[in-house]
Amino acid sequence: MNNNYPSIITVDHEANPRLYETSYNTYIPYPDYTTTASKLEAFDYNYWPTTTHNILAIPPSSTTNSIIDQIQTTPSSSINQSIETLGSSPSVHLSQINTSTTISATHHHHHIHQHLYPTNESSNWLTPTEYQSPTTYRHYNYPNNNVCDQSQWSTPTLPMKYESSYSPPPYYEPSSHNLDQPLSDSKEEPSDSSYAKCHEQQMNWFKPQLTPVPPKNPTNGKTRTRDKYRIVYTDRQRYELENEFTISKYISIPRKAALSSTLGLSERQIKIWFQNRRAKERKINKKRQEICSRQLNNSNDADSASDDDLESPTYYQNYV
DNA sequence: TTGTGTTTTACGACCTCC
DNA sequence: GGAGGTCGTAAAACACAA
Repeated sequence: MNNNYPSIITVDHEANPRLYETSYNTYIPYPDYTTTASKLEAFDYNYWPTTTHNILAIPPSSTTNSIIDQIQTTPSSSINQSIETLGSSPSVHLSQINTSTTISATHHHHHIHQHLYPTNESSNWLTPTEYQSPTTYRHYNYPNNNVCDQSQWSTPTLPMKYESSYSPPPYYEPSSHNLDQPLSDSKEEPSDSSYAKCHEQQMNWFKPQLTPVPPKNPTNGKTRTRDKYRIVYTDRQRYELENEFTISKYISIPRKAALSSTLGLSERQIKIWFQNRRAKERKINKKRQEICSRQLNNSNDADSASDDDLESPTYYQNYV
């Protein structure tokens, strides 16, 4: 497990916890969170207003092993903090984290509906059993294992830099910056570490996008034409699409309509994005299988000198 | 800066399902 | 017949080494 670079952990009701692996640009299984002192900030992107969880883990070497969940609702002027000791544990496991955040999600259920379905048609709303908190986290280790200094919980001292194109905006960013600009316009190194600005960015990030996003090279949102081939989706559009993909590989008709309205993309664009995303998934899985089969072959070669073609990568791939 | 490889949008061809 | 699936591919956008 790699704790040395920023990562995103996603938990939803369909899949096991996954870590957004920046080096692979995809998700990988993430059953065990960490065994070192660390901080996990959970941003529930379907919330309005923002809710932040700071989940701390004390390393197994500590004599007072525990997991502490601090729930903080922004804006900070009316902070409603609750600190809950979830119990002793040698390490943090995502099942426990998921439990705590799901409770909070229930508290904000109405807001979730408003965000996902910008309509007064309550029949379109998700039921409590349908919504299972597709939550995204930011994670980094705590310096010097100093998890007892609560002043650090909501004021990160280690700015997160997201390297994935599906990432939320950087933590510290000039407040005048437009978060809906494409990725290439928003990768400057952060220079301002104001906590207030940090919160402002979070709040802006959650606001529904009501107008179509201008691409880096203005194309009036045209699709393939003779002069303009394609547009580049914004960070937020890609992030929301990616988040939806973690919930389900196939987009439903109501969700497609809702996303179309929220993101300012046509339903056709969303449909094709999912098709392309599934193709990407298949490509990644194929690569993994090839790697696995290669490793299997190597181990078999070590055991026997047989060169039976049934053990070739192609055979393995076809029959796994 | 430039060349090159990869990823991201978008589409056509063809298929299945209702 | 229409909608949406996969597969293959074009071309823009991007990443990165030299």
